[in-house]
Amino acid sequence: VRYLRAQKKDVVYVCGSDEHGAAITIQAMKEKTTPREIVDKYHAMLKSNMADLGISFDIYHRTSAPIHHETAQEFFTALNEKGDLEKKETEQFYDEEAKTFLADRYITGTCPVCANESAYGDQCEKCGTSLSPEQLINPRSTLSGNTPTKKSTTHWFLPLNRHEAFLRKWILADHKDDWKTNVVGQCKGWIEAGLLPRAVTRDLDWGVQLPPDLEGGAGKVLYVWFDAPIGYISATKQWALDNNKDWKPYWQDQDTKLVHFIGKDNIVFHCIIFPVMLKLHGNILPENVPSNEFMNLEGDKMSTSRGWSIEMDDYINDFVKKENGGDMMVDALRYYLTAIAPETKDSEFTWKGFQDALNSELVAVFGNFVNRTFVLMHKLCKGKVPPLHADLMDASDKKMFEDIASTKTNLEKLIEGYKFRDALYEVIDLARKGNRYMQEKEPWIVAKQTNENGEPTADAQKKIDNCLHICLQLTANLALYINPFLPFTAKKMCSMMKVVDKILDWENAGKANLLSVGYSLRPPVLLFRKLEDAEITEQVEKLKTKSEKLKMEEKATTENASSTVQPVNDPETSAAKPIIQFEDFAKIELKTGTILAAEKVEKADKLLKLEVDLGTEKRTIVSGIALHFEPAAIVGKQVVVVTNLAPRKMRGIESNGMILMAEDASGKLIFVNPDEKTDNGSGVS
RNA sequence: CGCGAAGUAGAGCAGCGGUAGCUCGUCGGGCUCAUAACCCGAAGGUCAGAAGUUCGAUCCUUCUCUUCGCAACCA
Repeated sequence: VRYLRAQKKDVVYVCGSDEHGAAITIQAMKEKTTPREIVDKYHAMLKSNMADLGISFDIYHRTSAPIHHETAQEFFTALNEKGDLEKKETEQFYDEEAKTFLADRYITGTCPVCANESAYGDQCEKCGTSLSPEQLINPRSTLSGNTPTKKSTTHWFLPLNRHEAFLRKWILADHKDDWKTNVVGQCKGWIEAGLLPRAVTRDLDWGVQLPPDLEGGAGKVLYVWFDAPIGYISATKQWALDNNKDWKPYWQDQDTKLVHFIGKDNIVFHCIIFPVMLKLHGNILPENVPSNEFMNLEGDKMSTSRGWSIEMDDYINDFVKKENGGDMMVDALRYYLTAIAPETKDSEFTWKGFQDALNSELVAVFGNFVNRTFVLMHKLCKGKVPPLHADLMDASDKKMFEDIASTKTNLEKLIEGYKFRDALYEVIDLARKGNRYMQEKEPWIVAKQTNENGEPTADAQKKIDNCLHICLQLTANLALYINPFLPFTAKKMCSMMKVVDKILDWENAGKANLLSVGYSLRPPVLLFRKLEDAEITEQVEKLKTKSEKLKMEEKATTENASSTVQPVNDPETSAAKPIIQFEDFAKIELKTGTILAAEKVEKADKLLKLEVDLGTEKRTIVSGIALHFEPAAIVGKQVVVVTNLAPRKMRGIESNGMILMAEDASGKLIFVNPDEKTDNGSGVS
């Protein structure tokens, strides 16, 4: 965007908070507050953090804004009135107490396949079978613990199946070559699999209400995936209002280019669903969706809930707002994140990597070049831009000018091809060439050819002039080239050169006369500082402590919740089962046994085939614990086995019994076994 | 077990039919204006594994393994 702005292109950079996700209502319940308060808090924080990090959105909007609700409703109405939506009645599970329809995930019950009692309505985690809520034995709502009832409800659907031909042509033919392979590949998979109508509405109260005059629309909201992308349009509208512009051309003119920058988990929404919506509504389609892969952190996936993340706020407080920080630390982060952006595959953020990139590329190559140029210029050219003596120019001088000019076209090609990582490298490489050039010219040596006054001879001075003239013109170009990536650095360089920001306009790129001869420049300030070892070890420690602490808290709260007599309502502990009589318990035969052998079951992620010694007999038991234990590690373990459970075939192997396991809040499984070793086959009661 | 992407030197990545390359890091030497750049040299790779196509494969085909994402109304 900064590159386009430097080219004086008419560009609007829009982003916003999606505030209607299901996670928000759940978070609100947890924090015992309203969804409104949650979104207000996070929106304000995100907005200011991104501004601090130099992300120059023209508007950072939010989907809870009235203008968005109007826009989304209008969008829905337009499609509905044209007959582009289908209205269908379906039966869904309903929780009478919580007065809400239940998503499959919010229903648990006994798995019909493996008898696991806490299978979800969409899948049994234990045996991996895909389920529908109807198949569950004894379904329960995780919200109230009650048995859900069936209730019919009407919803509007977006019939994606009607648009298969369009998507096939638009993506698989027209954009086969200019979109990234992972994007086209994923879309292809979706289209080949057959597209289905997708529900557009939900029975909830948090979200964009359906248009008030719509029959049957009461108590329903637009499904988030439908309303959220429309947020791009409403954000544009708001921006237009604020700036006295017309929003329409940006979404309707055929020569407008719409580009979505997203992560790989969002491809289907931005390449299939939203484009269908846009087409139906008469809007332009995205020109490209350069989706990135994922960035991991210090060897593990990022996860806010697990505390394995670096929050913008923390980075800002720990580095930017420190005395030795400031904008330079913003650019340092921007540099590293661009340099390791997961453009073609997943990448990894490490603090050590950050330190290396900053210290040996930004400081040592880029910052150092600018600094030595300025220092020498002040030392050998009296602080003024020296003249260029054309008659003395040699091949390497000319080559330097050529490199400055060719960087421009290289950058254009790379940036316009969304190869930001390579583009940034190109800029650093130009600085590297500058270092090499200066080394070759060694003006500090040339300056030693002095006359009787101890000053450099006229000839020597001319050589020095040429070298530093070129280095200074290069510095000006570096400011221009680095500007799209590191805007604060570019600004600082402008101030050192005593030039206005206008010099950063792209039309100036590659020019050899950005600084005029005789112009006096300021003394240098360091563009970046090095990151010390102590700082990064501190951050790594901080990360570890944070995730440990969260783990402990999680544990503590669930332990609390289960020790206090918690009736229902808490989805985590809703497993409160009805009271049973002793006779019921006596039906279960439990015995101790020792695992003799364990092996993975073919073609099943979660199953282990176990050979268990029960004293009088040996049995084969198939258990869904493969994700938690290595087969070799559990051989010899003593366990408690339900021995009179009806045999069941799993993946073709008959299982005769069930191993007892405890499961903690995080889903970790722990063996239940006797405190001391006992004889195999001992009864348990 | 369905679909998509990826697996190349210690790290991060390029290459995608013809002697395996870049940046950083490591080791040795030179030079010094500078936040130690630059130059010279070295170590380090059965290009995930197996089979096939080919005169020749990191690159094409098939299979296997590993990782990530999607799918199961989480968007």
